[in-house]
Amino acid sequence: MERTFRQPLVMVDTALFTIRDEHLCLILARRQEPPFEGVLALPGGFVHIEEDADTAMAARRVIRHKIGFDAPYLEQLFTFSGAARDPRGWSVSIAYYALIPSSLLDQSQVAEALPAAALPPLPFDHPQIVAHAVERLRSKATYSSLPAFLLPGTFTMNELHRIYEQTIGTRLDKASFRHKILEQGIIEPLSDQFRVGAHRPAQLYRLASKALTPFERKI
Amino acid sequence: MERTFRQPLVMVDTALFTIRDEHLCLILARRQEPPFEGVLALPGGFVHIEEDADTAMAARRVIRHKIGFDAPYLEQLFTFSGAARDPRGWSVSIAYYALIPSSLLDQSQVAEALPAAALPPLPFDHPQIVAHAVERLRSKATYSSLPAFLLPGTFTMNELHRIYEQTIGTRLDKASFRHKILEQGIIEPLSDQFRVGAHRPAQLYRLASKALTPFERKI
DNA sequence: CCTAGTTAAATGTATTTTGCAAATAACATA
DNA sequence: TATGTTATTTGCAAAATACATTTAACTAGG
Repeated sequence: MERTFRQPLVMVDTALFTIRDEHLCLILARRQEPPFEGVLALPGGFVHIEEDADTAMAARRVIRHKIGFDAPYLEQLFTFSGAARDPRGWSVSIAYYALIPSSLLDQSQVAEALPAAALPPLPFDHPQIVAHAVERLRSKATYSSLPAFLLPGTFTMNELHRIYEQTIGTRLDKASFRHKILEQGIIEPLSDQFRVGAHRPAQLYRLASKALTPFERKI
Repeated sequence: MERTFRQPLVMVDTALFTIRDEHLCLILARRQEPPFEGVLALPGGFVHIEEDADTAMAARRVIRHKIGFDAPYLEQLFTFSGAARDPRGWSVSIAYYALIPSSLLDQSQVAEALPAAALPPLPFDHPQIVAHAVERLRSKATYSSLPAFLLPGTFTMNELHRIYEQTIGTRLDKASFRHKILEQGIIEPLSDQFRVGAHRPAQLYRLASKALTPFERKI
C-alpha cells in the first residue's frame, strides 16, 4: 500500500461521568507517560488497529482499564483534530463519553472523580472535550432517559428526579416529572419493592427495556 | 517521533443534503480512482495533515471541490472506523453532513442529487453513513431551525413548512407550525416583500441571526 | 368590472400538557 | 398515640396543541 502523505496519531479520549455527593463528576486519570506525565487528564490511549475492531472498542479498553468494568452507557461524542491539540504533532482524537453509576465504583476510583463544574486545569484540548461532553449530556437529558444510567439498577422516583435536575442544571416540577417519565414508559416499577425509612416507603423502579428511546417531541 | 504501532488511513466523507422536486436528496460523486472507480459514492478524500488545520477543513475542501462553494451549514456527524469499511485496510473516516440550498446548485450537480430514500448501492460503509446522517437531520429538525438551511435566502412560510415536513417525514399542523416558528424567532419577515401569484401574496422571511439556537424543550 | 379560483393568513375552540400549590399517605420514632 | 419526614396524589389555572373553519388578497377569464 503506497502512502504519499504523512499519517496522524489516532487516539481515543473518554469523558466518564458519575454522580458523587449529588454532583455531576468526571473520572480523571493521572498520566503515566509524557507528555504531561503525572498530570490529571481524561483517560485515553492510542487506537491499536491490530486489536481494535473499531474505535469504540479502543474506548471500551480504556474504560475497562480505568474502572475495571464496562460502562452501562457509552456513546461516541466528537472527533477532535489538529496540530495544536497534542505537542507530538497533528493528531486525531475520537472522544467518547460514558455514564457510570457511582454505586459501581470503589473508593479509590471515586477519589479521582471531580465535579465537572470545578475541574483542575486539563492538558491537551481536554477542556474542550469536557465542554462538549457536558453539553451533549445536558442536551440529551432533556429528551431521553440518559441520566438514569448514572443510577444503580434500582432507584426511587425522587432519586431519578434529582439526577435529572443535576444533569440538566435546572429545577423540574416534581408532579410533572413523575407524570411524564411514567407516561414515556422508560422505567418500570418493581412490584412490591420499596425503599424504607422513617417515612412513607418509596416505590423502586428500574430502567425498562425501551429505556433508550428518545422521548417524543413535536414542532 | 517514535511509533511502535501501525497508523490507519484517515479520511473524511460528506453527506450533502439538498431538496429537489420536494424530495430530500443527497449529492453523490462518481469516484475518480480505485477502489470502486467510476462508482457513485459520498464525496470524500484524505485528510492532508500538512494543509488541514482540522478535519472540518478537509471536509470543506471536499465540498468546495464538489459544488464549488461552501455549504451554509456543515456539522461533524460521526467517525467510522474498522478494517472492513475500506478494502485498503483499517481506516478512520470522519463523516460530516451539510445542507445545501438547491437554488445554489446548477443543473450538472443536481443531476447527481438522488433521493435519500432511493439511493443506488453505495461502496464502503457509505450506506451506514447515510443512515446516520438522515437520522441526525430528522432528529435535529424536530427541535431546531436546521431545515431552513435547505432553502434559499428568502422563503415563504409554506415553503418552510413543506421542508420541515419533508425532512421530518410527518405531517405538521399549519397553524401550530407558523405560531411556533414565529415565536421562536428563528426567522424574520422581510418587511414589504412578498411572493406574488394568482392568489393572496405570501410574506417573505429570512433566517434570523439567532437561527441556530435549538428550540426550548422541557422534560 | 365582476366572479371564480387559488393560496395565505388568521381565528375559534376542544383537548392535552404544563406549572404551581396543596392535600393526603405511610411509615419510624419518641 | 402524636410527630416528623418523605412519598405520592389531587386540583386547578395557564399555556400549548390539534383540528376545523373563516377571512384576506390576489390573478385570470369572461
